[in-house]
Amino acid sequence: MPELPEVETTRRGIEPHLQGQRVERVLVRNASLRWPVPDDLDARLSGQRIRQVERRAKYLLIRAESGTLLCHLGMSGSLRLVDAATPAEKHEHIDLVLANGQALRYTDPRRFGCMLWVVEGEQHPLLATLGPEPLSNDFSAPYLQAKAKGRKAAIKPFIMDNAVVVGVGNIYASEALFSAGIDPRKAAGQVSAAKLALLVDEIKTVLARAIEQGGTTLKDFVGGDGKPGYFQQELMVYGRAGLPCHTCGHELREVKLGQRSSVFCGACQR
DNA sequence: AAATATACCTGACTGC
DNA sequence: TGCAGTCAGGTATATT
Repeated sequence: MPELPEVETTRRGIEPHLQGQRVERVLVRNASLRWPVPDDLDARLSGQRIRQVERRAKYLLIRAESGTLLCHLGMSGSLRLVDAATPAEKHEHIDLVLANGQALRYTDPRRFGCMLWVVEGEQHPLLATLGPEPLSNDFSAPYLQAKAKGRKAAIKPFIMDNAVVVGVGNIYASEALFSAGIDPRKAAGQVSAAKLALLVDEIKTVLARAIEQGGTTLKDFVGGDGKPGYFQQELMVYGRAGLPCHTCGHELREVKLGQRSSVFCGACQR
């Protein structure tokens, strides 16, 4: 599932191929994503040049001349460049056909993603309430300490809350909490200031390392499968319930927090 | 206001 | 072999 590092890797992979290119047309084979793909998308975007590709949280913002294509990969989505003549397979729902004969192809088997149009100068409601970017200076120890104050929600769902900090999904939340030695069940307001500061560092570290690996081990965004090097990094707890902790050997436990499975070490995380 | 539950969807896996 | 059932998971939204 694309987490923030995969989205950033995708951004870096596709931007060089899109920048300055003119969109010839938009081919929508299946418009039923999380929200319907606007039926006037082709009319809105065709003929325009793509200026740049940005990222906000796990959203990709493909900036064109009169507006922005707002794209989310959901859990199973991916984007890659193909020759526009390449026949589309089952879950390849959308093509941004470029004037140079290539196409940016959107694939999403589970259709949890979205592809929306935002008119230039407007802000989409989806982006309005997002918290700070985890790798920015706005996401700091003082910020998280203030935000956590008095909060009774468990720390894991708390840091997965997009209003607190964006882009921290189940995998990286689990891994960062392990690295910081924090019990994922502990109320956010009860975690010490020192541990919250450590958590901020660990979130930044785990995400930055994953992006770095994405840049090296990565995938082929042109012609290839377009799948970033998902989860190349060694996972300490995620998906390892019942197995021994890599640090102390204690058997890793699994609990549900906010409907999400959470694996942790009862000895290392307190 | 905050916490919790629900819905969306389908591939992968489990058990019969 | 095949079928039915379960689960995962990001995030908006509804409900308590």
